[in-house]
Amino acid sequence: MAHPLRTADHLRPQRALKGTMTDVPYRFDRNATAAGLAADYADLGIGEETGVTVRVAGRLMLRRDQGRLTFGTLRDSSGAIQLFAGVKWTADYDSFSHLNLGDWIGAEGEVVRTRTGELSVKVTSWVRLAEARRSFGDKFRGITDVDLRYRQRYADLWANEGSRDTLLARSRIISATRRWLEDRDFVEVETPIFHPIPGGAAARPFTTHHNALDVDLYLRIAPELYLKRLVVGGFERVFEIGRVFRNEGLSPRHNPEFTMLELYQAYADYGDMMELIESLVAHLATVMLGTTSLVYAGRELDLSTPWRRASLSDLVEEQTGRRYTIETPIDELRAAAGGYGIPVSGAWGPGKLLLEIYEKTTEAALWGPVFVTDYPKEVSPLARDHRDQPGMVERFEGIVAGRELCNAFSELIDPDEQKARFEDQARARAAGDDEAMAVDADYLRALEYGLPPTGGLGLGIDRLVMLLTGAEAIRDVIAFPTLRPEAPEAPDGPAGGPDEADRAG
RNA sequence: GCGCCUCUAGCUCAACGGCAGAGCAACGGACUCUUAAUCCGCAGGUUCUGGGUUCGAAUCCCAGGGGGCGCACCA
Repeated sequence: MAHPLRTADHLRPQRALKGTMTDVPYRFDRNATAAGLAADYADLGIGEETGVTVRVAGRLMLRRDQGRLTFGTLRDSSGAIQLFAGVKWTADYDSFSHLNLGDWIGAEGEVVRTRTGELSVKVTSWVRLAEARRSFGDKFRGITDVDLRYRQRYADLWANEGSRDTLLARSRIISATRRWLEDRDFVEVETPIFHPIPGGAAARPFTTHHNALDVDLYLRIAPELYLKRLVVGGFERVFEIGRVFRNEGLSPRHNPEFTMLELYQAYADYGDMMELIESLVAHLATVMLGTTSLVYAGRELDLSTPWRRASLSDLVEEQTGRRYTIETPIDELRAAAGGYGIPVSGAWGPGKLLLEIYEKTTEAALWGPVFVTDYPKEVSPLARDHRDQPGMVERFEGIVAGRELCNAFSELIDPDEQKARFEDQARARAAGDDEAMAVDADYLRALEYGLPPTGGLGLGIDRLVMLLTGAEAIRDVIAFPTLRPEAPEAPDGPAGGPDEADRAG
């Protein structure tokens, strides 16, 4: 954005229309949409008229003035339809032929197909529903300035059709996810966004304050601990699709607020979670793309089930040719991590070292889909001990297109063990790890009432949408991504006009 | 936080040390079947900001600001 200061002097002058169609109505009775007309009259022959009068509404995106004829392209949320106006049959023709691109209009007329074959509404009467006092950028090339696209999404959505398609796809993906889970007896719930104790993930939280209670609260970094409380309360299958907040950096793959699906299933373990999530993702790909084979970032990706399962240590060995486990002598792990350029902390145990080595050498090289299984207990304070491997837990991450798509485990249900894990985290926190978890005494109390064996899973909805829409930036799948606020001395809105007196108050 | 790149008219872009331009939009006009209509005309600028070098800076240098990408952090 070249000019943070955008004055109003480039606004179009308000244009008073001549004739009788000048009052802006409070409502408009539309009875047809662009897509509906295209479907209903697909067989209408060239030059034919239907005798059917319809009322359409939308934004005028293109205008082709021929003198005594004017063609307009009207876009509504379903698609585009041509408006066909003529001096002989259109009321206030002169004003119609001078409408600005971007104006919202409602029009009434007969459905016809022009002599050149374009399905059209032959406008007899029309009304301007709103004036566009700003233009929508280059009508052919749209808006390409990424900052402008994200800041003024309302303009981007008209200037770049792909933006709208992506957000529509997001809606369909979330809707299909809900339906799929509900069909399997999952119950959707809502849990608090204000948390007195941030928990459920390793991340720095945002802090806020409640005045009446005079307490600091945290915006949730994950809904996990509340959802498991609901399982304790008898909800055997629950899920939540909601916003979580992490006070971390921004990147093409990170937004400080993002949408997470978390679900918990009683009587299930992490193996069940693998089957569930690979089925769900394959289903969504089929719904959205008609296939489980897709191309992302120029590379083929096959989401058909079953996905590969491989242990973290095995994958590191595949990638590096060296085998590391939590049994590897710690000096050897430290040396190896240092050799990969990892700034090793003396406080790290073998589990943390192993995880760091995996993330540095292997994770980004995995294209997937693959379930990376069996993580060190040291780095997984909420996952249950592995039934066969001491020091490990039953946890997996689903890696797709080189990124973590989901994280799941057989949930830790033993309150004593959970208490010990929390205390380990608290020690790490005291030692300076500001992403370590805090002790949540109420959560321990809930576990003391009894959490049944439970499988749990968290999945990043934004990344899933990226995958299924081909978006390579998380900002493309979020309508209003987090941006640095515009300079406060640069009002650029309805109140930002040159007439300062209007703002006195 | 660090590194690299970038910022010119409302939008999309030229000019790259020598008169700041084009297309679209807007504004005025011509045109009875257009499809990014076409054509004629008019208007539009603190070249992100502030310094510096130079006879001369949009262009080169320094500092600051916005944005992008990478690293780090993370999902």
